Amino acid sequence: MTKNARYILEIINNSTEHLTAEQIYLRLRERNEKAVFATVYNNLSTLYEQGLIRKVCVEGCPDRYDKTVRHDHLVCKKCGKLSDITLEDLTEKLQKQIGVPMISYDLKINYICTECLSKEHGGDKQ
Amino acid sequence: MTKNARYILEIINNSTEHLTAEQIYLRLRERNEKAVFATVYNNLSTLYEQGLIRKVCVEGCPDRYDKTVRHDHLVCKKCGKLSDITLEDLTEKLQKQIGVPMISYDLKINYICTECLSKEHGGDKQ
DNA sequence: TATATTTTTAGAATCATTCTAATTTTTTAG
DNA sequence: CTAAAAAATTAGAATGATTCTAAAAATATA
Repeated sequence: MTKNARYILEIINNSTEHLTAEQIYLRLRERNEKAVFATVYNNLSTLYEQGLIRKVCVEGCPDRYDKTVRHDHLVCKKCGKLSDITLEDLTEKLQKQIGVPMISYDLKINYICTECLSKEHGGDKQ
Repeated sequence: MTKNARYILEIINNSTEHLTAEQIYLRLRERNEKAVFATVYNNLSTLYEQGLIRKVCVEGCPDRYDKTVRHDHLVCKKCGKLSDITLEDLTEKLQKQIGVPMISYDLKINYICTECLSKEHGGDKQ
């Protein structure tokens, strides 16, 4: 693994957010690495193929990169805000239900975040 | 609901596939509708906001549109192939685990489809 | 040290999607 | 029915994330 790959992996693993390629690029630069966008994308692709990072796509937003430690996501339907939530691990239950061997699963819960809820306070007759 | 919106909704609801905007556009044209791309996108956005259709994003592929009848998805990690699978409805269980009211959930199971499996027959020392 | 392999770079290219402003269609009000 | 307002559609430009290309640099191998 190259230095860039390692740094990028560290940035993702040490972040509590869900970083976009651009954010990762910026953080890499903060570390005085003079990497370029294509390098970030190259390394993200490689890391992803190796199964070392996850990719989360929320519509309307650029792809976000995430650690692989098992957890699920809450997605605000209004603003796209993404939060982590760790629910019961369904791997075994799901594996029993589907025939073929599964690699992993992604569970996204759609909801309206508190900010968006308060914004529409009464607006939608509710 | 306009004629275009109705047709687009029909196309999605009558399809067993997961159509992209382009495929929908092509099918709309088969019906002798002379609609244009922007119209398809406009209507898809509206239908989506109204909760009449689902949107499925598989990385590397353009967004796909899907009926709202409850079901889950199998996603091949190799080729991106998307198939429907109807697993146990987790709504209640999940709702109990998360605090806030949830709207819906999306569950994607990652696996390797049979075609991709047979292609790599032994290639990956397995 | 020379050679091959991998990574990085800069910038162009791609492609899905959105935006803009004009035009057409549909709806509403008189 | 007719005029005015509202909504939908159009064509095409614009955007923006991501990928590609080909050259340069770095790293590994012989």
